[in-house]
Amino acid sequence: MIEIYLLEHLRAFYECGTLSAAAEQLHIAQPSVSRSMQKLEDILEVTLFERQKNRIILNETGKLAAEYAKRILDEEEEMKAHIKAYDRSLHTLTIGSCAPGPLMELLPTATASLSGMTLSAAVDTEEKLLKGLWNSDYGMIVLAKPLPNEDFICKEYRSEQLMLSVPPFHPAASYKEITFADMDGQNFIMYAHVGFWEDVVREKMPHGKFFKQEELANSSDLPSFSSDITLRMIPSRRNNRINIPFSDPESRVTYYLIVLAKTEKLLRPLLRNL
Amino acid sequence: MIEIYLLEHLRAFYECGTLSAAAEQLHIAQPSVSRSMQKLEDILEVTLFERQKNRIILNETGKLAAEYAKRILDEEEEMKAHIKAYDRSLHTLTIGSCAPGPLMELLPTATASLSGMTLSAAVDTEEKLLKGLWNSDYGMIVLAKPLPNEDFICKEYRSEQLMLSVPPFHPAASYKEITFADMDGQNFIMYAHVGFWEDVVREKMPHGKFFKQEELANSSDLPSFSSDITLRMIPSRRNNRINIPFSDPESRVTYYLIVLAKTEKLLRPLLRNL
DNA sequence: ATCACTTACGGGTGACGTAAAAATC
DNA sequence: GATTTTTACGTCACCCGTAAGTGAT
Repeated sequence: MIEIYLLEHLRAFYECGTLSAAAEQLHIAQPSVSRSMQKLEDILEVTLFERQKNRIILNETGKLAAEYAKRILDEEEEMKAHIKAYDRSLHTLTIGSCAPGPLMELLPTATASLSGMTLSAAVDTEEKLLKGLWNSDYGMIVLAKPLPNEDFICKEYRSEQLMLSVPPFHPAASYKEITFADMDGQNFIMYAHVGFWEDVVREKMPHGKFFKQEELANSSDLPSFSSDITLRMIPSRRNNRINIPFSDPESRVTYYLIVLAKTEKLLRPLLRNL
Repeated sequence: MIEIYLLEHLRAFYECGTLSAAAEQLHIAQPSVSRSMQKLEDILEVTLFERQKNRIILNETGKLAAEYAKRILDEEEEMKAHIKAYDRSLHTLTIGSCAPGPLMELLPTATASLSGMTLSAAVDTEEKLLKGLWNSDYGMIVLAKPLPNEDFICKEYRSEQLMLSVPPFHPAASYKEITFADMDGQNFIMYAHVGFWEDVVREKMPHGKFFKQEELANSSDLPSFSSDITLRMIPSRRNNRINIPFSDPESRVTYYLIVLAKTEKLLRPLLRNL
């Protein structure tokens, strides 16, 4: 059998043109490459090189052999990459959600329930979430509505109440509740990755101006948004802020966890623990 | 890198199901296979097996790896086979001819002119000869007519005169020449591999009966065929036989050597020596 | 007891490095 | 003199085999 190292040496020589250059590329001594080339000819019982006194070049057969070497080595690389990727996919659950809130509560629970698994989470659009669930980019998705379909397992998770977050001196700070209409036309700070909430507030407050910021922080006196979930999971967000629930029905949603029926077995420990 | 022997061990285990059986198939001791499987997991940094106390089975990742192993090993086999075949083809000239006569004279010359090359010869139909010349099944062909085409090099070789071969007591033995019409309707022994000559005699003597024999020998008192070439190359065919040339124009042909223009360089030493 | 796998230890093949020689530029 | 290839020789890695141990049937 032709061992892999021989193919590597041949490929290196093919790419470099001289044994010395090949040896350098391979980080080995040059006589090793010389021997390997001889050994290849020995094994194949074929002349692969035209040898002059101090020069050695691949003949046609040698070039063919080098092309094969490349192909086989590439295939071996592919093998390693694919196997690692596949193994990783078996040990990774990627959860996609239409909003960050449910992920905040889901991830700690999931980490505990699926010991040994790597968790990965992302906020995405409903369309991409569904597509990703089908093509296994996502192992579980979180939508703001149920999905009655026998291909899925759909389990009600929990609800989220959108709130307005204002500094204490803001005119609305004393309200017990507030409507989108009350705030329409004003300026807001909005966390960049709020998922579908962005659609909701833009639709209900079409005259509002929304300034996006990457970090989730109270860095401005402008009103911003929070929710019962974010306040529970990140208590610091209450600091120096008054959080007033919206009263519009669109400000409260119920989330549903959705997994493919065929992967339900794998995720049962998680679904049971919620 | 994953050396080939590891892939072989994995494939054997995949095919056999147990380490012991794999070891037997590989003609090595069983602990070696055990170590190889561990080493594969080491290299890939992936779990390939589910291990019970005295049982080891491939998991999903392991099966994927085994499939890759098979593919790579198959490809390596293919590499070896193709390279040897290609090398062989570079050192082999296969000459196809429409009749055996020209090969008799050509082969000795060719052997001398193309030292180091292996010669191979075959009698074939014109159609297959031309196809074979294109697809490199033949490196050179011999036809009974020129082939004026710029893709080919066509060189007149020599002529062959068909003769009737009869025992001394045959009625025709005293003729100085003879026609196909004279002999039509009689029985003949015909060597099986005469190429286009069979078509000629069958067409010119439609009422003749031709008995084929595999060996080129005078084993019967029936008339048979010979030619100036066969008599020159195989003098023993004169023994106890009278050879009478046919006078019909179809009984004399001129042969042409034809090679692809692009391979002419390789065959120049041969073409020059004729 | 037999079978299957793993671990431990020793041996031999062979891949690599160093050194040196031959040949070319 | 610098570069390139080949040959020679010593070393060390590592693949394999043997032997022993554990657990299951």
